[in-house]
Amino acid sequence: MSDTVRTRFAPSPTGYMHIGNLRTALFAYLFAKSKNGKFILRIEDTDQGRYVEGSVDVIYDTLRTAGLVHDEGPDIGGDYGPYTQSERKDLYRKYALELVEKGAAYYCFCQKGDKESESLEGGYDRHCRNLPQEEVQARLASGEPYVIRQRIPLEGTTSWNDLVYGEISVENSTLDDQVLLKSDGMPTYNFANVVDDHLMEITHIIRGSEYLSSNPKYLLLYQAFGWETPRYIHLPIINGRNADGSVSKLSKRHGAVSFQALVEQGYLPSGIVNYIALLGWSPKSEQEIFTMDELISQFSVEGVHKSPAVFDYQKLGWVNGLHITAQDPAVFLRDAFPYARIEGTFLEAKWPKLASLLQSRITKYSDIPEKIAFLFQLPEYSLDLYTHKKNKSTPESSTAILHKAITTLSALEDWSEESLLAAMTALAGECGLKLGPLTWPVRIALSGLTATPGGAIDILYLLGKEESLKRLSHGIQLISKENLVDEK
RNA sequence: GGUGGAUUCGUCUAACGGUUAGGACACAAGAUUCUCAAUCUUGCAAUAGGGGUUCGAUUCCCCUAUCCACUACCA
Repeated sequence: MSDTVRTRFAPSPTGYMHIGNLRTALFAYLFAKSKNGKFILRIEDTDQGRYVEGSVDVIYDTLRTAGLVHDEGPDIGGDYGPYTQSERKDLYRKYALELVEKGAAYYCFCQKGDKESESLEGGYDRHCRNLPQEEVQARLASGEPYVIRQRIPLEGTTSWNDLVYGEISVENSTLDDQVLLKSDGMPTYNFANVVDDHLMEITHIIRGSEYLSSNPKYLLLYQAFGWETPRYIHLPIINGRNADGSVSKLSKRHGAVSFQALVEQGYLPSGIVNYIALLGWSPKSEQEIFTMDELISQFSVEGVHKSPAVFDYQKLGWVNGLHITAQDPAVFLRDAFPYARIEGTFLEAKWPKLASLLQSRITKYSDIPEKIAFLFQLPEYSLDLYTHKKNKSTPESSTAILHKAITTLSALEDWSEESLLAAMTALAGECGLKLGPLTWPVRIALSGLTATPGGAIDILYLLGKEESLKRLSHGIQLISKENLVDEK
């Protein structure tokens, strides 16, 4: 076996890329790269029934977008190909037969689900384990369908030292005589995995902790073949939070759990990768925001946890928000634009300004429409908004300010940001006010919201002269109308 | 049921026998800002329970509880 660290990611083409899978891929990638090793992609498509058209492309797309570049794989080749299991079919048969010869596996003619004399505990009853040689030959010759099962030793224990979970040992007597080769001639995952990992000289098996229980069976296979066993790194699973507050394995009901769904919502691949790296691993420092290169240089198995983590959209949002803020403004301008849905509207020309206001205020691109909706249509709002203690604002004081603002702004020729700021600052001076108290009612009248991306000056600019004046007048009308009602 | 695993603030986590149990998200308060966001400051909040071992346990051992995984001719 070579000294180079070799890890693999071995997904099945069964649809979208689950976040849990991506995390496994990420850790396998980080481990390999942190050791200057190779990261291999292998497609495990031994189950014809579950194959989903196009999902291999989803895998390629996801890895590429996430920045997990594989060194060997079906699309780029390598010295250990083919990298798609269905293309290796004959190989598995050969190795299965080798095990039969060695007495570590046997033919089984029981039908699927045939459990007549089975023990109550479930699992296979080993009905065919000791069939006479002649009977086996005869039934094979007659063309009877069969599978090949692993002959698990009845006694002894199997143990290994997991790099994350430590020493684990299991009584062989609790293990099942699992199927290695299915009646359709395809290997089971359990078998193909072992054979391929050996042939591809994988040095470190990195996968989810759901495989912890079956690992002894894999170890027994390595032993039966006389192969050197790889090191094992099992990863804790990722849970999701249910509506009722309980926790269960991350699934669709927890929201978007596929990488592409998150990307479609406008989470940045770098943000997603950053966040999921923190699920089940922690760095030695207290750093939380990472680039891929930083993850590679700081990753180490000692930081991998045993206990499961809950996927938290809130923290993902925080991490992603920082990634968005850190983006090159030009990139943000380009990538966030489609999400804003302002093409062909009056705002399109003002997108650079709008984008600069939004970049530090959103958690994901899809937050944008909601944040700018008020620019298209003034929401109905309560007059209470004009009351603001700190700015000493009341509906009455607001009316006066709005009138002055209208007068000033109507006369303004140059509707640029600089000009608007100058005009409003001057007006504030005339009124003996600071800018804040002056702009509060203006902003309310313009937006109908307590919180907006950008201040009154920004909104005036974005809205344009005509619409701005309209909204300011509307504000005055609202206040006076309300006061009339009060007087009745 | 059997087997394996896990258990520190609500959440992500630090601590590898000795700390006032630290950081982050969220939440709250304050500073700042033309509002909000960003930023800074502060606050709130945890070792599942019970036994041991030890001068001393979050940390080591045992029991209990709870949760999870596996127990397919799925991967």
